[in-house]
This record gives sequence, structure tokens and C-alpha cells, in this order.
Amino acid sequence: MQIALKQFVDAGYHATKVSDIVAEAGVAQGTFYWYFKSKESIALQIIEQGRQQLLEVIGVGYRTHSGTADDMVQASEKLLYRLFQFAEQHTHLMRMLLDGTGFSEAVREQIMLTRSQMEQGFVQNIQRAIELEMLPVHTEASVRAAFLMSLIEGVIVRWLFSSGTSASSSGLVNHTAEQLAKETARFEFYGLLGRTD
Amino acid sequence: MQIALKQFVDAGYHATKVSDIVAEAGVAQGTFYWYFKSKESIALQIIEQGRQQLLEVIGVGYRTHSGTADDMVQASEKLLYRLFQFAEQHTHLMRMLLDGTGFSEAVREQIMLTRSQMEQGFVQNIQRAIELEMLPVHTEASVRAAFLMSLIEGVIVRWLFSSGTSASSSGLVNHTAEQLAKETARFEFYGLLGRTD
Amino acid sequence: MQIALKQFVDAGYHATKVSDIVAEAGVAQGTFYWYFKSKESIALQIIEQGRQQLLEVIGVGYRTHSGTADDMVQASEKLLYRLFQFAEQHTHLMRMLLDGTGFSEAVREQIMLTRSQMEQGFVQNIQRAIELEMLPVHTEASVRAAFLMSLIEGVIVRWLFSSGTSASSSGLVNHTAEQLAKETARFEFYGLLGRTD
Amino acid sequence: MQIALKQFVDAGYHATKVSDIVAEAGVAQGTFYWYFKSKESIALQIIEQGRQQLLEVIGVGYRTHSGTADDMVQASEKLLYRLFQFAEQHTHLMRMLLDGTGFSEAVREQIMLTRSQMEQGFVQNIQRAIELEMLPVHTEASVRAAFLMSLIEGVIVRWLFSSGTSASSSGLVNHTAEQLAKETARFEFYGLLGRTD
DNA sequence: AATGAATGAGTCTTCATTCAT
DNA sequence: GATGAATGAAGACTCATTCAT
Repeated sequence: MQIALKQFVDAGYHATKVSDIVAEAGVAQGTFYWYFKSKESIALQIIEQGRQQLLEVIGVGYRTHSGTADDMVQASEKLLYRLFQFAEQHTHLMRMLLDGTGFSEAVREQIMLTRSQMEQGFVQNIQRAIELEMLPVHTEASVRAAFLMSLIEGVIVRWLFSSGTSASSSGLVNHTAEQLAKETARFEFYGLLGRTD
Repeated sequence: MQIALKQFVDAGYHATKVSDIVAEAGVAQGTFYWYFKSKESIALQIIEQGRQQLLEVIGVGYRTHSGTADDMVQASEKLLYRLFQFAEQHTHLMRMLLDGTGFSEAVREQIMLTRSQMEQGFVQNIQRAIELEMLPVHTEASVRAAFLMSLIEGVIVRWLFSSGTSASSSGLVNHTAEQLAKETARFEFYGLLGRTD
Repeated sequence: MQIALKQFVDAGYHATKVSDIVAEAGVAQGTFYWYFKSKESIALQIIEQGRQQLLEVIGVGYRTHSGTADDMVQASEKLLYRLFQFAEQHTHLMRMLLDGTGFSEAVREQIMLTRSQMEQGFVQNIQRAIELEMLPVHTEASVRAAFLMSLIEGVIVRWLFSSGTSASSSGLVNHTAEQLAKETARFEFYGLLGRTD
Repeated sequence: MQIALKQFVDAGYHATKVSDIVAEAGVAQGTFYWYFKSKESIALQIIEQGRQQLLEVIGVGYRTHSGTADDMVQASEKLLYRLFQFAEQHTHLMRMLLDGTGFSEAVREQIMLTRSQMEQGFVQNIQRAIELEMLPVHTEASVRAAFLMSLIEGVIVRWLFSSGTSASSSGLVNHTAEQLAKETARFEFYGLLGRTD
């Protein structure tokens, strides 16, 4: 699965032949089919496993029961830090989830489901914060979660996957997970204008 | 090209057969090859054309020479409005650019290049705003452009492409381009906490 | 036809596309079919035309009515000289006839027919020489004609077509038509051992 | 490879479909590509194998260290006999080598190389004979080898391949390998005029 | 558990030929 | 006479999957 994941991400799902996977794994073609029902099935299993790890990472904390704005920023920073760390350690998986390099319908659906579940987590957190009057009410929680999730996904993509291609390096490339978490949390809560005090 | 774009986006690049394209176009297989060198080449041409349109849309304004924070917000709102309108009218193209549904290496590279050029535009605008002291200096322009671009891409994806799959509808689905532009601009400048006055 | 012949010979019949021919000729694809019924038909016409020229060249003389061995050698030398000259001036045609670069059945048949007619000419000449007791009777005329024809074909091929490829240059490459005719005639009548006087 | 060779020779390289080969072989299309990289590659392998066999056949003897003219004629006769026998047993291969029925560039090159190597063998033998003063010096060895090779190629073509087409049967058709070797050797050394004693 | 040879459906691409203008 | 866009049959090659051993 490690090998398959890497190849899916590096070369794309379609461009990755089962024969490539087994070649790198050093086993025979038939062996693949002893462990996996099909090429699609291995992709599905990779995601399934990744989903669980990912949701654990973001699921842990962030469920404050009150606090100041600063508390929120700090809590978010911590969550983002954990998430970015995880992304750094599971580059291939994240790439599969965020790039979606041309998988089949069924696989794409699972990818979307995973991201959707992640986003749902944010919706709940934001909802809670609004109820606790830690956040103003001017916008729906789901919209704000969408903003947040967009931000996070985009940041990870630019941070970890922007090299190689001729595309610009987005200025995020040389950041540490920690710096990135701080910057992102600041933008999350205060926007481009930053804190106005 | 219209037909090919639609099929690429709906079924995926690989799943789209040249025979499907010509069938819907009502011409013979050979005719395709009279106009396009290969299947990849039509994808490349689609992007090339789309890139130009897209860059025109965001290239127009946003190059203020001074002004208050409110001016900035309004200018950004206008730009976003134009962009979201364009996205609404060119759903398939945007999907090709933002989803990248498993195209070949060469095509993916062009997609990335297009997005990168768009992001570069934002970098320059932000840089200008910092020079004019309209934005605080605490963060590099390229980082902020990355945030902004992430936001925009994520918003468009959730707004236009989130139906169909079982994934949640992200709360953005039923917004108009106008509403979305307003909300996004607000988040862009003030973050989750919103304006503090 | 000139252009087609050249391309058939240089690239091979199958590798030569009608579009290549018309491109070099500077006319449209359809124009080709105004003048020729098909790709095969142009090849057939080329041969037909070439056959007539070729048979004229070798048909002229060589019909002695008596004479010494020296007379025969000289007569043969003249014939070969004419033939080699013709070959030199019609390289492409000769190549088509002697190389037979993968033409279709019908074309190949015409090529064979042409060569066969040429060989028949030699059979008759040799037959005559035997009747006139200018040549010993130990071998059938047809066999000797086969030897002769083999010799001539091989010589022309090596003389005119052996460059380019990595294949050896056969030592014939830098001869003039005249030298070649002399050497060939000598071998024809006296073999490797040469004249024994 | 047997089957492919036969079909290449009977129908021509281009006219032979991979599907024809596998059909006659009784295997699936894919199986072909398990054993051969491409259609061209099987042709190349056929030649490679054939080259080795052929060069062995002519490589054996013929390297006398002195002797009379008669010795030479007999030695040559033996060599020719072996060669003609081989040709008779490997008709298809010889046809591929001598007819060159429209193969691709790469294959043609290998064919030419094979024939060239054969000719080189003759050059050396003749050179030796000249050094040993068994042959007169009036002509270069390479030229004489060209004559000889032409003779041999032409004889084989006419002997084995002249039926079928409407072309004449060249008078060689009904000879045995032995007779042919004798006649050819005679012509080789004494030419049309034959021995003058 | 593992092998790897065998399968064959699937697809892009080529190119001789046609035909409306 | 000439054009060149349109046709569509044909064929090489790929690769996920199967299966006898």
C-alpha cells in the first residue's frame, strides 16, 4: 500500500500500472490479487486507512467551553500545527486526498467524503464558538468552515506539493509547520488586515 | 472543444474516449484528427484558451493607488464578483482548472501554470497595497496571496462543484456570486472575527 | 510521378503517404486522385513507363551474327555500358525495380515481370551465340542468362545503392559506368580466373 | 517466430497483422507482447537468429592454403553446395534476407548488415587466394566478391522464389542443390566461355 | 501464499479515399 | 481541373485480471 500510494501520487492513478506496483514491491503480479481485489480496491483501502488517521488528528482537541479571542487563536494554532505536522509526515496521503490525481469515480467519492467529514468537524467547532458568543454571528458556521477548510487545503498544497513543476513556490515552501500554523491562525481570525489593536 | 471539455470534466480525462467526443459532435473519428493532433492536444488547447479569458477577468482592475481599508474591501469584492461570475459561466473550465481530473503530465503542468499566474497577480496587488501602507507588514505578500488564492479556489469548488457526490453541500451552494463575493471579501480582510468596530 | 518515385524509394512504398507526395508536389490531396486512381496505380504507371525505357536500352544491339570471343566480350561490354549509364541516370527507377521496397502484390508482380522480360532478352542472345557456336554447349542458355542477370542486378545494386546504410560499400562504389562494364564483361566471359592466355 | 517469418514472407511485412500471427499460433494477442516487444522486434529477432545460422554455414571451410585451380573450383563448389542446401531448408529466411519484402528501416538495415557480412567473408577468401597466387591480380578482391555475391543471391532467388508469380522460371527451378553448385562454381571461375582446355 | 504466463477487450491513431464546392 | 475537409475502416499496442501450477 505504501508503494502503491507513492506511485499513484507521483505518476497518477491511471498511469500507475499494477505491474509497476508489484515490480517495486518485488512480488509477482498474481500476488497483488491475493491481497487486493483490484487496482481500485487498493486505492480505496489506502484512503480508508488514511481517513481514520486524519480524523483522529483533528478530532482530539478544539472543543473549548469558553474563553477569550486569544484563547481561540491559540487553540486553532495548535490544531493547525498538529494537522500540518501530520501532513508533513504523510505527504503522499495528503496529496492523494488533496490533489485527487484522476482516480476512478468510486475512489474520488471516498476522497470527497473524507474531506467533507473533516469540514464537518470545523462546522461544529465554529457553531459551538458562536453559541458561546466567542464569534460574531454575521455569517453561517458552514460558510465559515468552508473558508477555513479552503484555507487549510490550499496552504498544505502550496506548502508541500508546489515544487517540481515550473509553478511558483508560493512563498510557503520554506516555512516550518509551526510558523505556518501561526500565520494561518492569524489570517483565519484577523484576515489580511491583521489584529487592529 | 466545448464538448470535449464537458466530457473531460464529467467523466474524467482518461475515461473520455475520442470516440465519445466525436459521437456527440456528430463527426467521424478522423475528423477529430484533422483539427487536433491528439487527445492531449485538445486538452491543452482548451486550457490555453481558458487561461487567457481567466487572466483577462482578474487582470482588469484592483490596482488602486491609495485609499482606506473600506476602499480595499470594496475593490476586492468587485474583483471577486467578476471572478465568481466568470466561474459560474464557465463551470466546466473552472472544474478542469481546479479539479484537475487526472489529466496527463503535460496538461496538469499547464493547469498549474495557469493557477500560478493567477496567484502571481494577487502577489503583485498585495505588494502594492503594502507599499502604499494600506496593509500591515507583518506577513510576506506571497504568503498572503497563497492564503487568498486558497480561499478563492476552495470557495469556487464548494460553491459550484459540491453537488452530485454524497459529500456535503458546504453551505455555499445556494449563494449568489454577489453574496459570495461580499462574504469572501469580508473574511479576506477581517478573518473569522469580522470587523471589530 | 517523379516525386512519388523518389519517395517510394527513399522511404518505402508503405511509409510514403499520399499526403507526403502531394505536399512535395504542392497540390491538394484531392488533386492526386484526379490524375491517379489510387496510390497503387501511380506505382504501376511508374513501372510501366520505366519498363519501356529500360527494354529499349538493352534491346538495341547485341544481336551479332557471328564473330570471335573478343567480339562477344566487346559487344557485351557495350550493352552493359549502356545499361549502367541508364541506371546511373535513373537511379530511383532502378532502385524501385531492383530493391522492391515492399510494394503491394500487384506492383511487385509488374516489377518481376519487367526483370523477367529483361532476362528473356539475355536468354535469346545467349541462345543465338550457342547456335553460332560462339559459346560452348555445356550449359542451358536459360541458366547462363540467370547467372548473367544475377550479376548485372547485383552489380547495379552495389554500385548505386550501397551508401547510406552501414553496409559495406562493396568496392564498386567509386567506379565509372565504363570501368564497371569492362570488369563485368570480363567476369561474364572468363570468370574469376580471367583470360588464360 | 516460424509462423511470423512465414507470414512476413508470404504476405509481406506490412500486410501481416499481429492478429494473423497469433491466430495461426493459437494464442491471444496479448501473449505475443509477452514474448516480443513489438512487431518490428520479432522481425529483428528472426534475422538475428538467421544471421548466425547463415554465417556458420559459410564460415566453415574455404580457407585453403594453396592448391590448383581445380582445387579452388571444388572447394567453392562445396561451399556453394552447403549454402544452397541451407537455403533450400530455410526458404523463408532466405526470402526475408534476399527479398526484403518491405520491412521497416531498422529491419532492412539488419538484413543489409547480414548480407554485407556474408560478402565480407568472400572478400577475405578471395584476398587469400590472390596472395597465394591462385587467382590473377587484375581485379580487386572486393569487386570480385561483389560479382560472386551477386551471382549467389541471384541464383538463390531464381532457384527458390521464382514460381508463383507469372514471371519466368529462370531455368534454375528444377535443379538440385548439387547441380546448381557445380554450374555456379564453373561460371564463377570460368565465366560463360567455360574452361578453355 | 505465491508465481508469472496467458488473456482479450479496449483505444488511440493513421491514412487511403471520397466528395461537395 | 483543383481544393481540402471529412470519412471510417483498420491495426498496433496496453494492461487489469485470471488461473493452472
